Amino acid sequence: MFARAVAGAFASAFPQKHAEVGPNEVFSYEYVLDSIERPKDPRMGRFAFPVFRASKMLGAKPDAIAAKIAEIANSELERMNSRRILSVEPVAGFVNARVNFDLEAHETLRAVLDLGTAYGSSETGKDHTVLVEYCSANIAKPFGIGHLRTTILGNSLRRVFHKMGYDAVGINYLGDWGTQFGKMIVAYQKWGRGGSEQEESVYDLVDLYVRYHREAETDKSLDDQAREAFRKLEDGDPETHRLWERFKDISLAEFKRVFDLMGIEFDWITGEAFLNDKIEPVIERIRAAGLTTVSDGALIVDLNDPQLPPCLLRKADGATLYATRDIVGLLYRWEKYHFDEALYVVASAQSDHFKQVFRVVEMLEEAEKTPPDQRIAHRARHVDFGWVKFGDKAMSTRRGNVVVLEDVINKAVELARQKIREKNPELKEIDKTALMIGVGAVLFSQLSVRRQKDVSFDWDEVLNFEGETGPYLQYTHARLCSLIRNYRSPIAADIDVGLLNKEEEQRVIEALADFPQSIRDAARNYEPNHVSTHLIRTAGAFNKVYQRKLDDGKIDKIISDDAALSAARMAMVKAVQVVLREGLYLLGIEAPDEM
RNA sequence: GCCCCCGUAGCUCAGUUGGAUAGAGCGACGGUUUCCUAAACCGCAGGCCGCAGGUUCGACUCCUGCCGGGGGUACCA
Repeated sequence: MFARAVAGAFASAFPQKHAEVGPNEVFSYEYVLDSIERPKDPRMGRFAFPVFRASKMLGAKPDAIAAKIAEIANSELERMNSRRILSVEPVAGFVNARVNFDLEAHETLRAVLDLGTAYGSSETGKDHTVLVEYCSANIAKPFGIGHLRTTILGNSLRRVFHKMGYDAVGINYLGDWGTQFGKMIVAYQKWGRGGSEQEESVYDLVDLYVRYHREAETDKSLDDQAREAFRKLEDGDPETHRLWERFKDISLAEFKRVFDLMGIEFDWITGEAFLNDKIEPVIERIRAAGLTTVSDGALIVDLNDPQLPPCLLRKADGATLYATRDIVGLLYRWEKYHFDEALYVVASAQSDHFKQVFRVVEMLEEAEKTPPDQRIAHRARHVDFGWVKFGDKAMSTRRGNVVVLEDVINKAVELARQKIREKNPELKEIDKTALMIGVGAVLFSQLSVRRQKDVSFDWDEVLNFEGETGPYLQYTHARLCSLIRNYRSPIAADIDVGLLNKEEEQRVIEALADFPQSIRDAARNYEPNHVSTHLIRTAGAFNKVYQRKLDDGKIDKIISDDAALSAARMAMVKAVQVVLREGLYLLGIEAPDEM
């Protein structure tokens, strides 16, 4: 309506120019609507339209144009008898609109209270399938914090897409194949404790892995033996296959424990080995399409791109590679899901790898003249992220330089338990709550930073529960729940919103209204951090209301003798509680009712 | 060498289709609780947004070059 008024104002203020540029250009309703933004300082109004472009075109000063437009828009709005837009005023080259806050506030609160945790859900992705591959940890290694980011990011993205109506499929594509297993097998046969199978843990496997790499530095024959062992595994040799199964079982048990602890979910747990019998036909297809050549004994696809090395499908010894299996996997996933989008949440170190894989599929589609609606290369996307660094060096399993995720969580949970004992010793479910908080702290520490940045893993930071942290959000949520318990009356959206028109309350309502947008942003950029940031803003806005003081220095309480005021504030409290709970859910974090 | 990512307050980071005076948290300092959960809130201090050009009415944001850090660069994943 603001846009319409502004566009109308331009039309009547500058009729000649308007006629000249035509109805679809700079002065059109669509253009104006698209240009409208939100003032940085909320006191300047709810909407703002910058007039600089128009002023240039008209050859007049922005302030003069803004003043003129504002004047006409005001009378226009008066004529339209708008309830929503209260006034329009020119400010430094912008035309700003003030809106009827009560109306907006009432609509927002009603939406949150009516919809509950469905607030912010949408049907944008209806009938669309998005695959999200994440975690993809390697068998025979402990679950280190190296896999923390992919797991947490993917788990969150899966929920975000689901929230937006997509059919979101979480895939854990385990690294359960490859020459590394040749190494493991060699190490196990040389130094493993053959007998006590039951007692072996993933840590024993790691010791073997580390020892292998240490000894391989001096004993060059080891790598040859490893290649040979892997070849035997691929050929189906029973003994090596049995060892491989054992490594896999040990690892899966460990992974499952960690996933349960952290509340990580998958729709399909698979692995590279699953693709074994699907590889040959695909290689044959690529060969038949005329894309392959043999170079130094290896079967490759030349990508005709000076920026990218060729993609190896088969090594000189005949074994397949990671890229081969990812190509096969992508084709297989298409057959299985007919997805609209396939995301790979994998560290940015592998960006060339995914370029190669997607490029090969694209070339295959071109060569096979696949109909456009059947093409998938453009639907695949590498959702990359930076390193988790420890101290100043990156993690390396090979050097035995890892922080085991389970240790991190246990430490965080233990600290949470301590804090509970000290701050709220009467709490009933201490174990459960401590787990929520500890896990929340770890997850949020990863999700509050933009994907592509490297994050340094810092114990002090992960174990900090104050400031912009998961526990802060959880604490605020618990506080809201406590208010709801204390209020003891039904909460409804049917309130006098005029009682919520103080500045602090307005910030809260605005944050509530912006929640759906933060979810859209997270989906659009594959970036849960938009939700994290928004939740911090929401919780902060509420906490300011909560601790606001009256002139006499006393706290301006949410629940007071003033029934109407309390009812209005409690509607807001309930709405914030719902948004925090749902927002945390999208991040994969649980919200305790008490802590 | 070539390619990709990052560079914002002492530290960790927001600022994502270019908009008004660049914002938080941590840390430092000073306050707030006869308690609706202080894991909170308030105040104060802290900035050539890596550097230099360019595009634009307007650049932390886009383009080019350079500097610094990280990663990748065919038979690991």
